[in-house]
Amino acid sequence: MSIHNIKPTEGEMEILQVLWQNGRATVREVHEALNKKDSGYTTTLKLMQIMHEKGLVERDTNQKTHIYKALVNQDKTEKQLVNKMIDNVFNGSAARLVMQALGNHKTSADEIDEIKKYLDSLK
Amino acid sequence: MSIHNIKPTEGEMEILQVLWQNGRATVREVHEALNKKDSGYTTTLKLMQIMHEKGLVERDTNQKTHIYKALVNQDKTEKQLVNKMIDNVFNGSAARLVMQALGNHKTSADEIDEIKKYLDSLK
DNA sequence: AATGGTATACGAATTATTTCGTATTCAAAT
DNA sequence: ATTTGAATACGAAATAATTCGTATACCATT
Repeated sequence: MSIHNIKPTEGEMEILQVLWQNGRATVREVHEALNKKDSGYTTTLKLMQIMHEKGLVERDTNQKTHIYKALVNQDKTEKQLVNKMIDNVFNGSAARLVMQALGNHKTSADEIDEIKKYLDSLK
Repeated sequence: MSIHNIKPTEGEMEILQVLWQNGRATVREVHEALNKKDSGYTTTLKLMQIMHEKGLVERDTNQKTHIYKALVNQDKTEKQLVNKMIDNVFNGSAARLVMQALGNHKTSADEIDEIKKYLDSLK
C-alpha cells in the first residue's frame, strides 16, 4: 500500500481529469476547463492547494502563476475508484458494472466493437 | 427530474445493497450483514432513519422492530452512479470504464464470457 | 509612483456525511 | 411487578468536503 491510496474526492477527480489531459495547467486553465458556474475561481484554487498538500499534484512556483501537474497515476487512480465501485455498488461483480455501463443508449456501436476486441485480447 | 435523482451517499449505498438483496430487512440485519467493526449499531440505525426521511426506503412500523425496504430502483440507481462515474472519471467514455473494470485480475473467464454474450445481444 | 488586473494565501463559513451518547419505550422472562 | 435486553428517537459532536471573502503580492501600463 503506497501513500497514494488516498482516494481523491469528486472535486479533486474533476481537476485531475484536466491535469491528466493537459499534462500541465494553471489554476485558471483548470477552472476554465471545468467551467463551473456555481463556484468561483478561489474555490478551484483552494482545492488545488489542498491537493498539493495531499501530494496528489506538484507545482512549479518559479513564476508568479503556478503550474500544476498530476502526481498520481491516472490508470491506478481510475482502477482504484472502479474497484471501489464494483465492491460498493455491485457486490464485487465487475460483470454487473460493465453491463450497467453498457445498457445505456449513450454507448456507440464503435465503442462496443472496441470493447469486444479488448475482451478477445484478454483470452 | 423525479425526486429520486437524489444520489445516495456511500454509506447509504451499502445499506441499499443489503435491502436489494434481501428484499426487506431490519436495522440489525443490515448492520450485521455489513459487519462494520468500526461503527456501532446506532450509526446504522441513524443512517436508515435519514434514508427514510429522504424517501430512499420505506418501513413498516407496526411491530416494535421496524422492517425496511428499498424504495429506489436498483437498476436506476446503479445506472445513475455508473453514468456519473463515466462522466466524472472517464470523460464520458463508457468504453474506458469497462476496460478499466476488466483489466483486473479479479475478473474471471466466466464473467468475461458473460459480458461477451451480453455485447452480442446488444446488436 | 499610482492604478488596475490577476495571482496566491489562508482563515473561516457552509454544507454534507458519519458517528455516537443518552433517553425512552416495549416486550419477554423472571 | 421488576428486571433485563433490545429496539427506536433524536440531538449533537466529529469529520470531510466545498465554497468564499479578504489580504496581499506581483506585474504591467499608465
